[in-house]
Amino acid sequence: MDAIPANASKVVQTATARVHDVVKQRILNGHYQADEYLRETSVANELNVSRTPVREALRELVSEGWLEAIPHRGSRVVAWTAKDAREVFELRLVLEPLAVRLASTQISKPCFTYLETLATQMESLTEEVNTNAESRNGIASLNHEFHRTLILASNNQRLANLLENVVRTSVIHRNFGNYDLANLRRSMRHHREILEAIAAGSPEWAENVMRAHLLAAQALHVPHTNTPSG
Amino acid sequence: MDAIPANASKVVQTATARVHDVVKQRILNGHYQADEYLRETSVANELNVSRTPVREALRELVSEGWLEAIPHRGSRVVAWTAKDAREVFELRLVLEPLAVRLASTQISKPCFTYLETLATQMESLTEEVNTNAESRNGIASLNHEFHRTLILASNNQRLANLLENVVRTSVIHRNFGNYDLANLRRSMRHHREILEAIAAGSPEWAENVMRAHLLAAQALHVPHTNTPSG
DNA sequence: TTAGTCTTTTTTGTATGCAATCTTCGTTGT
DNA sequence: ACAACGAAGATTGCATACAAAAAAGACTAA
Repeated sequence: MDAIPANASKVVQTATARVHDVVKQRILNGHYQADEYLRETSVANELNVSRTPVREALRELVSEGWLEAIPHRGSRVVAWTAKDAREVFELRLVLEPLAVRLASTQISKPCFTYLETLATQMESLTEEVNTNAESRNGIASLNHEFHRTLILASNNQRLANLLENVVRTSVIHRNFGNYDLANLRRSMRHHREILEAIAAGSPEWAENVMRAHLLAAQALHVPHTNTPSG
Repeated sequence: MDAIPANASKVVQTATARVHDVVKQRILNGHYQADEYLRETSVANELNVSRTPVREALRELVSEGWLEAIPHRGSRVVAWTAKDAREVFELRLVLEPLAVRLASTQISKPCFTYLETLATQMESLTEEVNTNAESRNGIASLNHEFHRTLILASNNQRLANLLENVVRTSVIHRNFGNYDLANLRRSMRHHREILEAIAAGSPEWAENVMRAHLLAAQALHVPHTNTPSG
C-alpha cells in the first residue's frame, strides 16, 4: 500500500534520473525501436543536457536490461524474441505465485481493501467492453496496478524489484486485445478468487489460482488448440 | 558448459570495467565494509583513474544491488540484514529448483559429464575434511561451480543473471564452516541424486531434491531445534 | 568488379574544471 | 547551555575538451 518512492520528498531529480525516465518511456512507447543504437550526442541534444548524464542513464538502463552495450560501439535497444518471451514467462510463473503466497500471510487490511476496490472496478469495466471503446485500456492499467499491489504486499523488496523489471520489459507486447468477454470474465474471476483465498487464510489456494491465472493468459497468446473429441 | 565471458576476445577492458571488478571484489572480501561510503575521489586515486569511470562503475554496482546511492550524498555498501537473508532465500528456493527442472529436459551430454566430474571431486574432498585443512574451501568453490553450471544449463539467460546477482550478494556470508561430516555427506548425496534424477528423465524429482538441498542448508544456518520426543 | 588499405569522420572513453548541494563546525543570540 | 543561523569545506552533479577506438568512405591494385 504505502509504497513511497525513494525520492518523494525531493521534487527535483537529477538530470541523470530525468534522462533515465525519458529514455525508458521512449523505449516502451516505441519511439526507440529494437536494435536501434542510441547515440549519446543525439539523446543529449534532444534533452538539452550534456553527454555525461546521458551516459550514466544509459548505463543504468543497460543494467536493467532495456539496452545492451557493446564497448566502443554504443548502446542499443534489445530486440524481443520468442525466447525472451519464454524466459520471462517461466520466471513469472514461479515468482508471481511466490509473491501471492507470501502476501497471503502478511497483507494489511487497507491493502486488501484496496485490492478489492481494484477488482470491483475491473469487473465493472469488463461488462462495458462491448460498448465502451476505452474499456480495455482501463482494465489493463487496473490489472497492472492489481498485480503490482499484490507483489508489494509480499514484503520481499528483491522479489518486487525482479518482477518490476521482468514484467515491465514484456509489457510492451501485452494487452487485453485478444480477450473476448468470456476470457475477460474468467480473468476477473481469478482476481476475485485470489482475494477469497487470502481471506480464507490459504496461501496454497491463492498461489495456485495465480498460476492458473498466468497460464490462462499464456494460452491466449500462444494458442495450442487441442480440442478433445471422440 | 561453454560459458564464454562477454568480453573474452578483448583482453583490454575499459577503465570503467576494471573499476567495477575491483570495487566488487573489495566489497566481497570486506575491504569496503557495510554502510561505508565510497568517495569517488578516493577510489579514483587508489586506482589511478579519473572520477568519470569511477562514477560509471559505481552506478552499475548500484543497479546490481551492491551499493545504494543517495542523490548528492554518495554511494555506500549495502548492509546485510536478517530480512535480506530471508528475501534471498525465498527467491533461491523457487528459482534454483526451476533452473534444475528446466535443465533436466535440455542438458547436453558433455555438460552432464562435467557435473558428474564436479560431484566426484567434491565427494573425494568430503572424505578428507578432517585431515586436509583446505578441503572445505575446495568444496565451496566446486559447489559454486556445480550450481552455476546447472543454472546455465537451464537455457534461460534471465534466470541465470537473476541467480548470479541474488546468490552472489549472499555468498559473502556462506561457506561450509558449520557443516560436520554427516551434513557434508548429505549435501554430496543431494548433488549425486540430482544427477540421477536428470539421467532418469524426471524433472520433478530433480527439482524436489534441489529444494531439499537448499532447505537442508538453510536449517544449518538457522537452527530451529525441534527434536521429537516421547 | 572486388578485395584490401589508407584516410577521414563519427562515436565512445577519459580527464578536468566548475557549479550545485550537502555537511561540518563555529558563531551569535536568547 | 542550547538552538538557530551562517560560512567554510567537502562531495556529488554536470559540462566541456581531448584521446582512443571504431566505422565509413575513398583510393589503389589485382
